[in-house]
Amino acid sequence: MKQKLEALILRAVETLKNDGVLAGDLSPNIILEHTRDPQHGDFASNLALMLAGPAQLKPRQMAEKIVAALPLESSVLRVEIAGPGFINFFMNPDSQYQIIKKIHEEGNCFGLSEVGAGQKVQVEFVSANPTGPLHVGHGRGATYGSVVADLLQAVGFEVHREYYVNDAGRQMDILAASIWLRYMEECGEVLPFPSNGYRGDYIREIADDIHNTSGNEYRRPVELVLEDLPPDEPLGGDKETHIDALIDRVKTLLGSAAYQDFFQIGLKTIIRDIKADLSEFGVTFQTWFSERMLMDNGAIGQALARLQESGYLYKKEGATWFASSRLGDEKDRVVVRDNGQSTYFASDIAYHMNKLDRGYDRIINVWGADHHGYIPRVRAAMQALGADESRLTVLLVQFAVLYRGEEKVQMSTRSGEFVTLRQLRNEVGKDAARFFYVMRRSEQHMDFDLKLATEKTNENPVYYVQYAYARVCSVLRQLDEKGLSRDSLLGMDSLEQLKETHELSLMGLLTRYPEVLQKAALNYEPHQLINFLRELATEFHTYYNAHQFLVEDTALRNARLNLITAVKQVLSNGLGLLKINTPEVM
RNA sequence: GCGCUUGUAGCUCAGCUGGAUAGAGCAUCGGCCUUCUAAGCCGAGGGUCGCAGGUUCGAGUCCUGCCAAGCGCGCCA
Repeated sequence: MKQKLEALILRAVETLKNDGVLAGDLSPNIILEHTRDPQHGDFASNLALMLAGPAQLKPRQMAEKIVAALPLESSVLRVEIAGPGFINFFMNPDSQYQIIKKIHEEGNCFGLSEVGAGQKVQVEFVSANPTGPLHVGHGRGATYGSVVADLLQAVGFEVHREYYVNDAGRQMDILAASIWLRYMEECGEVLPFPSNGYRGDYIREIADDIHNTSGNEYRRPVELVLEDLPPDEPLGGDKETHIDALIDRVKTLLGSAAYQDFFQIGLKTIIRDIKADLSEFGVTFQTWFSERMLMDNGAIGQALARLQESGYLYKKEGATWFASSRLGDEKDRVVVRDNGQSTYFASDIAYHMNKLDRGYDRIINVWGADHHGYIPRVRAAMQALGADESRLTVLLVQFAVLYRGEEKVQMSTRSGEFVTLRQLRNEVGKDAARFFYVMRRSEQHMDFDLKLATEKTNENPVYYVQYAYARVCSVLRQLDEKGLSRDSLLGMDSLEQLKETHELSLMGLLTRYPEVLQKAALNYEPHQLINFLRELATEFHTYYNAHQFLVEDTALRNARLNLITAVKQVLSNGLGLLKINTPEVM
């Protein structure tokens, strides 16, 4: 409908060019928008306001010329010039009715499109360190990333979802050491726990499992553990120095093989937990990409070699640096430390090279907003690798600040004082959690009030939308109870009976759904879909209160039933895309 | 100090990429259930769009400068 109008306007512009009213080289960007006010018709264009300047005419005169040049078309009822020079289009209601037929024909596919044209997109999201269960902060990135991926797929992109597992590096060593220390406690030993260690209960559970299967096999004398260790922070020392020394000690005492056992068991247990957690939350991945794999298969070396070839590496103070400042970064970055170990950034360069080599047209990283300072160096790396860095899009997700009523909830992974995603799901349910997480723009700081979300009151907007769906289902059940029949074909032939304002605006909304999907997908803005569904639910509830659907008049009844089942279909499609349930009874 | 993000009704947030009288939910107040589910609907009040300039037919939206909040500025990940 919209595209048809745009074509008409384009032809009018061509006509005016031929008539010499407009310069031939002018190629105006035709903006046609749905009106907010029905008095302004169904669509409005500001074209005359844009072209008045170049054509040296007053806006309203320009508008008159455009309207005069506009080809006649039966679906356009009339055209008006209004305000400073807007052109308002009033559509023939007959054309509106088509949307109901279209929705019934296309069913679950209504709204899907091919604007993505099969382009390959990789979306990397969550990628939380596997050092503990996901907390509510990760929940937002998980929901946002998965919905963005699903939206892109819905509009015709070929999407690959990926979780980057940071299974290398110091944090993992701290995890392994933490598990072993708890294991020692399981063996009956008493020893201090480092202030920097992971304190969560899940650490004890893992240690307990190991002790149950392996007994005291990994037990070592406490004196040897503590001998000559630099003091921890509470004792006036440095916590980082302390824990690094402790890790080295654990490695020595256990030996490399046994240490790896602890490391691997910890990693596998936590990954398994995260996977299950996300899966229950409706978030799945095609690939869990291991950072260690990049180290083991030489990918990091290859990436650094490519940077070397292009002349972006140099040595300084024993370390190897990447000259990222030559490509827009604030300063140069170390890729290989003076102790010979590559940095996390080096892994990430290799990871992005891997993504590029896999041939994605578009690479999307969903990151926590605290990582924004990291973006310029990754872009620099992509350029240095000879890639078009515009293929990379980084989407930042602000943290959700948790409240319980007025009280802010403090969180720290290491101290174990955090609300897990699983706890949140148990408290408020998957539907409400997902809905809340993507209800707001991702860059917007979000206050997540646990108390409010826990109370299952009608303040929870997800119920509002689900209730609209359940109401349609309820009407259909009533049909049987009242002994009335439904004749879908008769309804389709009687659509012109739908003349009420509520009915017309409801149809107008339904028409917009495919456009909303596209816009939400291409702008990476799931909240636009949420807003649309809320609006559709509102329109429906209003209609429900204003008119009876199950009326005696067979033609009208069936026409209305076709309309509200179309609403049901679109609610189902939208909520389905968000992986939110559509209960038939509430 | 530099950089990124944010600032819209009492609170939480939209605002369709520069359009017509800035919207919604919650909260407050007043109405609507013998009729398809009241987890609903109708109505009222509530605004210096952080502040000050600028760009143009037109600015919450764009540019500049301030103010405030959050985050980031490691040979951590």
